Amino acid sequence: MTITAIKPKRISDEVFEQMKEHIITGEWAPGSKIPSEHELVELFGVSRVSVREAIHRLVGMGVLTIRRGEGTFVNEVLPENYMNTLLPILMIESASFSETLEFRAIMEAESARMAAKRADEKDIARLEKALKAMEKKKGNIQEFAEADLNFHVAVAMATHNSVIIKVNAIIHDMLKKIMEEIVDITGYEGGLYYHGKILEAIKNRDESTAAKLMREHISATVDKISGLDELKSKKPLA
Amino acid sequence: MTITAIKPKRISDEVFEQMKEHIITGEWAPGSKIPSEHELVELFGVSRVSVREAIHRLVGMGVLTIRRGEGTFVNEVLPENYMNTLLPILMIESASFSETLEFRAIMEAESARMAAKRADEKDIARLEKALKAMEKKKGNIQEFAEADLNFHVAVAMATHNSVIIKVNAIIHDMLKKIMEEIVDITGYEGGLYYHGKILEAIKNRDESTAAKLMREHISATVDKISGLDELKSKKPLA
DNA sequence: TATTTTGTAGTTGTAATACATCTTACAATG
DNA sequence: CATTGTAAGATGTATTACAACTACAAAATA
Repeated sequence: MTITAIKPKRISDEVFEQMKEHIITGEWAPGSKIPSEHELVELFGVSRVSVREAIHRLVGMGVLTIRRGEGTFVNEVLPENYMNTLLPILMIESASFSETLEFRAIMEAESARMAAKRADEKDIARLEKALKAMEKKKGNIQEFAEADLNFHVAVAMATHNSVIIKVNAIIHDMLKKIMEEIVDITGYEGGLYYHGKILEAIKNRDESTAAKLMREHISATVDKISGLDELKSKKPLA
Repeated sequence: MTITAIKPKRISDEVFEQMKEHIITGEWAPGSKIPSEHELVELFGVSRVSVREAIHRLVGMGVLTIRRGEGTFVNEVLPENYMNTLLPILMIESASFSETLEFRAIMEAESARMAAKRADEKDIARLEKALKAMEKKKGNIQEFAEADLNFHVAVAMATHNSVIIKVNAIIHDMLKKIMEEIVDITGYEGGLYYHGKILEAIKNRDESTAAKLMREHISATVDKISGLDELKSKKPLA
């Protein structure tokens, strides 16, 4: 007889696969609530631990959302969900920080262009609020850095394109950690100046100016922090 | 005193965020082994359940791989690693593609611009080869569609920016499924015409023309297949 | 009756403990 | 020197218990 390799099977893998099938086939439809953990334990005949691990893998994939006290739900399949696959790449491929910033410059410049085209009253109001928040937070590096990112988030939202919003969020997730250092180096005025001008361009529906300013803004930032690749904190956990 | 809202926090979320930071910052490098679950329990001061749930979310995202008996490792960013997180993409059948295509238009146009700036002899050669391959495959929808995508991949490579290259790869993975339908609708000549002109612009280092042509190219495609959202099979995967 | 408050059942979140199973490394054995 | 056995360390699974949150119904109140 022939010998075939035995692959160790994890129960949670089996649960994961079966749950995936149920979602793919539509038996568990988008937006619907899946059986409770207790019910799944009964159905699969396994422990709650195994069920929960499978669920959390699906959460990581953007397929399920857990609402504590309510239940676990199948996500509507939106473009921004599959953009989750970008995260691993941008997260791990810290290949070079400068490449990520270059990518960001493109995204943000074109986001500004699109925002100038599509922003409605609500978007404008959000942008103005974000800008005012920055002015108010001048002097506090941490809060200013957060407000700065919020302005960029508001620009992304004004595009009304959920893929762009998601990609922006991923980029900002990565920048959050070092944004304070950036503010520390670049100061407050540069960001405030550009943000003000960009908002003005968006209000005026001046697409090319908005894009141009945003590109300048990012480039100026990149220039000032060009040595930041080594700056990124390498501190160990704990 | 004032009362401020308390937002419920999940410990596993906090663990997840911190682990993510460690990977983003490169403290846990690709390919390396992260601390054992027991060690993480000690470091975070939480239960093993919370640690494992955070880990499984990262597994679902394609960031970590668990090897039983050995430990848990940060994934190298290889195509095969993020490919298996594509479940959400496979489920997108029923979702709208328009936002994704809009995102693609931006990415590709700016990629073309950057390619015109940075392409070296090798890149040019790769582009020419891809273009010739398209001409040769004229008549065979399937092979032509593949060759078409290869040209765009070659443009991305000419940017010499690994983030852009990988983001392009993701977009193309998604498009592969419907690329044949696109070719079927749009025919061979349009793509060949634009690709030829784009290559010419890249050779001439004419950045703005390269970007403009690529944007036109994608827009033209989008226009022709504007009805494709309903065209895509609504059937579940499986 | 209409409204507010409270209680309760159901659900997910966390913890602690125990043991099973797998991988690796290394010592013991022949 | 090759093989086998063993121990250490890692993840996998199960069990039990309770905490925290949500939604909804029941009760109290106006």
